[in-house]
Amino acid sequence: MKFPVLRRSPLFAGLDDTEIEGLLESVNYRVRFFHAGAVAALAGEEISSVMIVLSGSMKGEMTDLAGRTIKIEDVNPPQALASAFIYGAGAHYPVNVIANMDSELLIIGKADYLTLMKSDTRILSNYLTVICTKALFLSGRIRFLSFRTIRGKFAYYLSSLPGAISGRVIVDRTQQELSEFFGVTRPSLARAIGEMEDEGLIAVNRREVRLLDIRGLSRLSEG
Amino acid sequence: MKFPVLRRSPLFAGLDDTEIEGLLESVNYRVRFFHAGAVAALAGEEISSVMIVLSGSMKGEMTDLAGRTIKIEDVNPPQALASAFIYGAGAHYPVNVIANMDSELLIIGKADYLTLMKSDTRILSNYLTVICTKALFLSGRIRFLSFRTIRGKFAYYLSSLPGAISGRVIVDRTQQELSEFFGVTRPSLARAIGEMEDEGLIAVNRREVRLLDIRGLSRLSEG
DNA sequence: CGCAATTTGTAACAATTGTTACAATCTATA
DNA sequence: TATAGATTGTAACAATTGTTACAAATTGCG
Repeated sequence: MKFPVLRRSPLFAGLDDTEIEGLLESVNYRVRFFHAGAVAALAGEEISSVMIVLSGSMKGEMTDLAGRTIKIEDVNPPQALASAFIYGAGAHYPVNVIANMDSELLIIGKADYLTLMKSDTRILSNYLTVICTKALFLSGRIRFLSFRTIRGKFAYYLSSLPGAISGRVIVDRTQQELSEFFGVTRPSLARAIGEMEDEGLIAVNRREVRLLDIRGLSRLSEG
Repeated sequence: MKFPVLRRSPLFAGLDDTEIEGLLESVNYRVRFFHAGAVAALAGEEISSVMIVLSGSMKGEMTDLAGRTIKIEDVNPPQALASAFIYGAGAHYPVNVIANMDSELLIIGKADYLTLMKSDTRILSNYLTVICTKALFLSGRIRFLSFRTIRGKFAYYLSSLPGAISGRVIVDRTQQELSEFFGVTRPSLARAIGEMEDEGLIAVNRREVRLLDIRGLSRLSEG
């Protein structure tokens, strides 16, 4: 097997080495090596292929008008680059793609990848799962970012946890993680939680939260 | 042609009536009628099919713990319901789906729709385009919602407009629209713009904005 | 042109959040 | 069971945004 890492890729889930190899043989693909710091794609450039990180590590990076660079995210093996954008209307890379270290990318043209999806239902299904799951994630994040107040975000978060109907939930993240998820600072979140407790909306005991005033909570998460 | 509205559907773009009809014949599908107010799907229910609005109008609606309903969005012909979520991992409807008025839905099982995608590249390509474009849209919105300050959002927005490099851009939305896009109130946006002008970062003349201090603007959109 | 509707500018005050710093509490593990 | 590290609680002050209300400017249209 040339690329054992592909077995662990969500795009090739459920396929064994032989099948992966066989499928790859049926299309054009190439492997490109990028030295640390090398640019694999520029922001605005058309996305013409599926690129899967085989080894090393890549990053997405933006350049603003003043030339400052801002790192957006890392992409590590066996993830694909910009997977949810590839087939978008006039798809262009939203960021510069740069190698964090010496890295290898498996590159399959968009049309060739379409062929793969048509020839193997699992490949198709895997790709659909990847992008739909991504869309679900993005959509959920927007919901939280759209609430105006921290109390609104937290109230909605609580109501979305399993057990909310019974009035008793277990928060499954640290305040630090929650605050990052909400896009606010950690002390502000702690204060908001404290105030909600003072007002009798909830009762907090570390990770366990009892929902005392359902109507009050629902008023907070209005929009 | 049974469903002429499908020609205008993004999922069937590029296919003529005969082709659409032929493809539909090859799979199981059904048409269901919903009276105004009828529930087509409940939040949390598994998504088992692609549902395309043929006539009437549907809406997505949430119910919170206190039983209050919040309308999320309308879906009109020839759009599909929850199209970007259908094939997600353990896909469930994120909202209740309810008929705004008497409506007809074309319903194709997930597996059947997979068959359609495999049998016609255009169907596959159309669906990929729809969900990738949706992911792009969501991703772009998150970028704006993630900036902490209004000035940051506006600075980034300006830098993303065509002509930003030349230092002169035309804002293509009203302040009202922009403020909704940013998730802030209109007067707050106006104030932020006014302050940025006072500080010499930009010069505003109605829709035309000159970028005077690129470095200052880029500092604002740090994130 | 003239009028109505839309869009934008502005102000004062309230509410919310960020920032910074430090203390208290919990948790894993040596 | 100590002890370091992580997590949470809290406070004071600055900065930002929301709210509300009204005026000015612009635009579309008869």
